[in-house]
Amino acid sequence: MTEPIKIDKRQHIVETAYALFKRVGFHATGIDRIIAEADVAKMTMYRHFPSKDDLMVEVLAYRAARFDRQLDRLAERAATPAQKIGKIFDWYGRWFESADFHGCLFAHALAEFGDPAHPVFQAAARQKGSLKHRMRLILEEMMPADDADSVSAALLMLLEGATMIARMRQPDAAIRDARKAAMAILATPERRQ
Amino acid sequence: MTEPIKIDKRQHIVETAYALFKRVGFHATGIDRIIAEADVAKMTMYRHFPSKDDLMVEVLAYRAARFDRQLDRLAERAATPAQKIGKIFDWYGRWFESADFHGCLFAHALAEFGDPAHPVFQAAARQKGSLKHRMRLILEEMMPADDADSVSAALLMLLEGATMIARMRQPDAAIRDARKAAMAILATPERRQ
DNA sequence: AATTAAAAAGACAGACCTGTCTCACTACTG
DNA sequence: CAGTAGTGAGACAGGTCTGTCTTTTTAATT
Repeated sequence: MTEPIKIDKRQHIVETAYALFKRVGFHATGIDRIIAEADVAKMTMYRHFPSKDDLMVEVLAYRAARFDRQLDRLAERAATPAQKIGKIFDWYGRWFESADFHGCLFAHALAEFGDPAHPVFQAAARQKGSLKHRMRLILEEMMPADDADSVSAALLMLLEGATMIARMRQPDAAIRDARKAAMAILATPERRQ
Repeated sequence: MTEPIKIDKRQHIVETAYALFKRVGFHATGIDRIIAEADVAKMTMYRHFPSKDDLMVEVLAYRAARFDRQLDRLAERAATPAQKIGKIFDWYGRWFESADFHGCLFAHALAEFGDPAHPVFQAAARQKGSLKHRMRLILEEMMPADDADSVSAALLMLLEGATMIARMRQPDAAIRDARKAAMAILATPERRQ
């Protein structure tokens, strides 16, 4: 019956805010609701995070780190570059089908905070850059660096577009079509002009 | 020095709201700011639109109609299906470079209103479905219907992903990489399995 | 056991939110 | 000229927002 004696309040707030931002949105989620669902005093939150902006940035950083860790683990179990890319698409496919899939938090952050100077915009943009960089490194094992850059951009577009479409209908078709397109892109030798 | 004697207040409100939603966001734009920038009384707005939700839906419908008209006109000047698709990518390329490019309003609407039952979500989803449908019809002139469906989904993903990436950096690279990927997809014969 | 840091609980400020209402004014129409 | 619909201007209600502050209670450490 006893609650866990020692819990990290700060982390608990981040995770509660994460769930709310994901389901409800950034602007639409108020501080009062975060502290209510986290069952935490308002001052506890404001001691850890000087402002809502800081909390949002922290939530995005936390989520980005978790995402990176998961993809790192998946990459370990893949031998070839093509398999590594395939594993990433696998991850997205499972994500789309998961019970509480609500689209990409980073994409939503970019949508809600249009100012490129805003820390939330920058935190979200960092994650997108990081994912593209990850794929570029993989692709450089199988093609020239210039091609890897442009192909990694295309794969990122497919994944982002598929994530949006998966929210509207047929997540299974979305990842299937994205994967098929990715295969076509990877199979097409780049033609320098 | 005289102002235009007769202007359509309703349309003027829609266009002012459109500019604000695009630059600032939906939740972040208040009614007070809309009527201030439109230079209109609050009751004038509420007579035309019973609620902010209605206004947002109207803005999205207005913008979707304008988008469709532009693509219709572009399609007229293209002979082959491949050229028609190319014209669509051209349009996106010019849009990315335009002075007040702030990303896709419909994508932002989907991001801010996560509930699929919300009228704003539905209005935005309609536009995405319509764009996919447009491309599918074009593709059916050059491939079987099943393939056209999956390829049109992939092209939509590329355009959506490119739009997001263009907001973060190098809009010219974004459309170039998207177009290159689209060419690869179109050039790859679909393999039925 | 005494000290210190963290947290709970909630009042509070000041701003902003959507939406309603009133009243005066304008412009057009029959 | 009379009537009517649309509009401007702004007060107002009731709620929510972020962020601050105080006071009391709890928990960990020395």
